[in-house]
Amino acid sequence: MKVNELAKRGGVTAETVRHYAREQLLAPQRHPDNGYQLFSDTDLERLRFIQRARKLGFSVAEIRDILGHADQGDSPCPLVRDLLASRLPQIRARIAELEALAERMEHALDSWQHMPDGTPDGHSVCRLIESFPVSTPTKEDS
Amino acid sequence: MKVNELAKRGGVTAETVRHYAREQLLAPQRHPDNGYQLFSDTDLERLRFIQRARKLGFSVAEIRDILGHADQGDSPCPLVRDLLASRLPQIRARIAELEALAERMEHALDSWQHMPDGTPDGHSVCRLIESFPVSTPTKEDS
DNA sequence: CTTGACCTATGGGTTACCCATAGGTTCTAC
DNA sequence: GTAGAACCTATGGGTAACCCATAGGTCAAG
Repeated sequence: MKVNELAKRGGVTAETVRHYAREQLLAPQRHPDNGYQLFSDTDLERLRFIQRARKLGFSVAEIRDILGHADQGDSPCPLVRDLLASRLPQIRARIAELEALAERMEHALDSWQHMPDGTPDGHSVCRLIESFPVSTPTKEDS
Repeated sequence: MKVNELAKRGGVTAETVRHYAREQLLAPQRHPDNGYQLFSDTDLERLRFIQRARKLGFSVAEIRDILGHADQGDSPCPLVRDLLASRLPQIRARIAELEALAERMEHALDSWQHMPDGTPDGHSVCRLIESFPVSTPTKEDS
């Protein structure tokens, strides 16, 4: 099957399929006459595997690695366990970061309720934003 | 002052200062002899403003806009309120996404406790990953 | 035999920087 | 006065996972 058919069957865009092929996650045959990429049912399984892995947070490069192991007959499972276990705390940290950001934003919107819009005066651009600390507040600040 | 001094006083890297200058957030004078960028105390205030705004989640492009308004004597505050108010739900959505990811990851690690590492067999790459659904599970799936 | 849908490769865009390179400048010490 | 360190410049490439535009070749149907 050609790019578009694989893409449709896998539920992704044709560009994504081409991207995976460029990134060596898929290795289609080439039609000898016209150079079209030709995918097999195995490639469809591979694509579905890639989607699952992406959903679990693996990067394209990691998936290339995982598939590479498997292609050589090695079990990629230990690698998969390790990758996932080390990625999880990073995700948790990212969530905490975004949570802190969201709270700063909410705090800002909230306290701005009672502040007027000002006109910039050469020293102040927007007191709304300037009313916030540059760095993380310490105990002394509150 | 030159790039490095502004960077140190603002607590960022020299590259970041150059980046902001390239992106028109800062408009330093140029030393007529050597072309060095020369920053004023006002630029330092501007840099501190940028940092606060970044901490509130504004993009560099948005800050350029905000500063542009202020430079023309217009109050950027309404823009600032709007941007923040519309960004917040996006951040919340992103958090929810990451939270769902973290839960998938935890669920995976958990259920993998009791699964052996397999050897790839041409149809299966890694049953660990393949034990997960491609798309969001529906009520029927559970 | 044309039209429209498909295919190809290439290169640029996204975000907020970081880094390497090559070359010019300034400062400090000897 | 000059060597070397430390600074400055501009340029271009890298990051992640694609998306999109372009130009041109291919194919199936009417």
